[in-house]
Amino acid sequence: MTTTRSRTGDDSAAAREWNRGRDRYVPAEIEAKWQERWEREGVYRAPDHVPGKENWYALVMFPYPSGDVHIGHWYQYAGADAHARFKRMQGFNVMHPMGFDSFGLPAENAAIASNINPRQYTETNIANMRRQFRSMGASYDWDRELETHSPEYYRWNQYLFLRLYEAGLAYRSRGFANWCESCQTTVANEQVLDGACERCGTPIARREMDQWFFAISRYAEELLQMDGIDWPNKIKTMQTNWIGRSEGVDFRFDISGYGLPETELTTFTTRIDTVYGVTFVVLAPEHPLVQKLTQPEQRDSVAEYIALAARTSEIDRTSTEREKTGVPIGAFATNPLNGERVPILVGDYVLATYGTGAVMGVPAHDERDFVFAKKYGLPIRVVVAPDGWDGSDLVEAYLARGTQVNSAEFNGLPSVEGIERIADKIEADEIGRRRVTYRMRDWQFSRQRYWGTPIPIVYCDDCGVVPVPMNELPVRLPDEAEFKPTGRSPLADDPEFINTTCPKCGKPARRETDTMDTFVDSSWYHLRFASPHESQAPFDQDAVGSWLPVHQYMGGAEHAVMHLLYARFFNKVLRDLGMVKFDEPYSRLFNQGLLIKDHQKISKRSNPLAPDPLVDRYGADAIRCYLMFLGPWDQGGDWSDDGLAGVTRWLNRIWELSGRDIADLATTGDPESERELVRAAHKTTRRAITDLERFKFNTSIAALMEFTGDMSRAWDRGSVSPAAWSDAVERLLLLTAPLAPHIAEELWKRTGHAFSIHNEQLPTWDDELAADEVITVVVQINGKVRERLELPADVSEEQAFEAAFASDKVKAYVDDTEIVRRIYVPGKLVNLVVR
RNA sequence: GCCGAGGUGGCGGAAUGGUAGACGCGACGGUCUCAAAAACCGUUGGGCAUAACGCCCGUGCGGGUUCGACUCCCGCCCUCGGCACCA
Repeated sequence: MTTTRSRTGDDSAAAREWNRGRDRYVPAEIEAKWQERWEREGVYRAPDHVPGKENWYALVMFPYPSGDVHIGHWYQYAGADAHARFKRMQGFNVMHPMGFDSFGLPAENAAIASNINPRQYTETNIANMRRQFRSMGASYDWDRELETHSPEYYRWNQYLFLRLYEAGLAYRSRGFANWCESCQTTVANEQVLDGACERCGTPIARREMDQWFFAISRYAEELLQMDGIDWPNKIKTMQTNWIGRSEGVDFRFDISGYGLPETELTTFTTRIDTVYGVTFVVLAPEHPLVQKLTQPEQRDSVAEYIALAARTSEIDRTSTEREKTGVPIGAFATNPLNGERVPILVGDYVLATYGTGAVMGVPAHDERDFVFAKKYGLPIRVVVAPDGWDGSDLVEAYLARGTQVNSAEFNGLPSVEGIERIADKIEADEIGRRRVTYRMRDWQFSRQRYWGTPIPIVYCDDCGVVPVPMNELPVRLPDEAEFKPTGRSPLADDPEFINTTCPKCGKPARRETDTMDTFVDSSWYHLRFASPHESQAPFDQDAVGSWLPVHQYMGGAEHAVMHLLYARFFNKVLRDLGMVKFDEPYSRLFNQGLLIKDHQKISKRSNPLAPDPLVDRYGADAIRCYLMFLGPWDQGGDWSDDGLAGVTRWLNRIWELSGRDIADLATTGDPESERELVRAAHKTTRRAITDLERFKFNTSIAALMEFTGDMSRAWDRGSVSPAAWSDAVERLLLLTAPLAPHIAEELWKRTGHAFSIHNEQLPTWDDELAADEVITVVVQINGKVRERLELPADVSEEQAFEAAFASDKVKAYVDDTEIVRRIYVPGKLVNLVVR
């Protein structure tokens, strides 16, 4: 079973030397050479259409140009590249693009710290990283490279912003924003971790200011829908939790006695079954009714409480450990269901941004309300009774379902039914409505920094907020600016930038000085890669049609609720604007794990590991293979230099095996040994390909390592034909090519094949040729392995038992017993249950 | 607290109901060498036993299902990741 491959009949001096075993594997001598040739000949260039080939868009999350490609990048990008190469060799027209997510804070911080221009800083870093990516031997189509800081890119951020603005999906609003004192800018909710800045760890403060938002929450319901995409469940769950859908009821209390325009106070609850147990109402400190309802005697204490709450950091305020506090505002609300007047309090455990910012207090059935009521001496009334409740006081809130009590006409109903019946009554009486709320808030995307996309908005005294006309884009970022941590965008100190004329009325006006969150850039970059040089639109419809949605997206899980959610949101908006035809941007997603070193995170400062010296010493192929051999790609790994020896030895073995002179072999092999090698070749092909498809690089490499051992033994037996040997070598090289592209290319040439191995098809396998002729059948007695029998693969059940009973070992166990059961698993085992 | 992933030799890991420890590292022994390195060959979960065949134990812990469990079920413990006053 020999595959036919084109051969050049290369007979160069180098190849002859090597064939005599004098030429050793020196990675440095071959890697750069092939990298240059691949690029010169455009081996990885992906035209939009190739006749007879299906397109495959293999996308790996593009990096921020921090300056160096570190070994963690290698871990991510080598795996992604191996998979893209694998798909290419399966016959797909593969696009594997690379670019740089080049706006962002580090460049600007470098400018502040060392007085370097952010653009220079960024572009120097990009140049270095491009070089390092080349040294990795990745199969990028560099013709499609994009950099988000270039005006050719960010003008389309501005364009898309304007399209969202027109559609009412981008808006400006005043409110409390997450402020990072260290980064001197606001950040989105998704960028706050444990109350601290995701980037620098500084506690986040609340600051009231005008901010720009994208109305992502309008898509909450559709974003929950993830059935159509093949993503890790972990990411889907994280997104579902982040969106946080809950069903409940807006329930209105009567406050008509205060002579206000507002006669009602709306609360939100998911437990309307407990509504007869309300003994107080709590408002968030920011709730507008707080000021209006506070009575004169309470004015001072309420003002003091609110001031204190404002000073409390986000970390403290959201800590579940923290004591629940509040003060009465002196006003009362009437529960329209039972006419009870209950006190209204202000408490900072109620969040202004969730639900209605007002909560009905049911101490008997909510932990927080229980603690709160105990502390302030408020009544606790049970309305959902636990099974067998004797009417005594609760020692803690009862949260589970039960039977309605103290609930007027609903008494005796199971509370699950109570929820529905009470909601029905409330809707019928028009004192409330069922409603779905989401935890996710709108995406706050304006940043008070320089190194980002300027928001194309002009403020005019007469016309107000005026969008910059599309034909005036891009609003360019000025090259020079004063970089100081002032808490305002450096653009605000640049009169040339700020001062403009109103596009509507022509009078002097001021530009918006905030820039966009860099996650805007990455929300649609996958579309730009389809037509990166398009100058009339963000992307070309035809090109997008032929490449998108992304067939395989690869990257880290740290973006689960940021980039991956924003990109889905953008896609749905663009679809609704008629710009794309598909519902989801990324059809399949694979998350690689994190590479660590010595059980610690690899970091430039504390635990560095630079790839360049490793490449010099071991070669890119060895490092790629080692990283992929460490363990399953999705689980991450722990780097240690020791392990490199194994893959290095293996690559040397491939080199040496490929170089053996087939003239040393007899022209015909011994059928038995030959069959052995052919079987190994087909088995290996099957294993390696199946595992590569599923990103199981580690077991794929293990299979190939075993195969080199099989080949070596077959040769030593001296009984394989040149044809079988050459086929084995071809298979070995083709299957190794996605993993170790340089050595595979070099040996492909030296074994007389035409450039390039990376344009070849992977070998196929034949299950019949891969099948064993002799199998090991295990004999178990009462489930314990007692004997192993070598039997023909097509052994029948009857024959298997016969063979088992013929064994002396088995006899010894079976004699003087009664066989109560016989189990036969074809090709695997027999199990005798004896008594 | 809630959600998710995981726990297997000295180490990285393999096996998703059927021979536990593939493959690799390391270690030990050997070949080659004046020597060392490299390379190659062999051994390598623990215990007992041995002239040999073997036998017992073993996949975080405790139960269960099954002829048979690393794998499935129930209850815990631990590690890592995410979310967390969301009414």
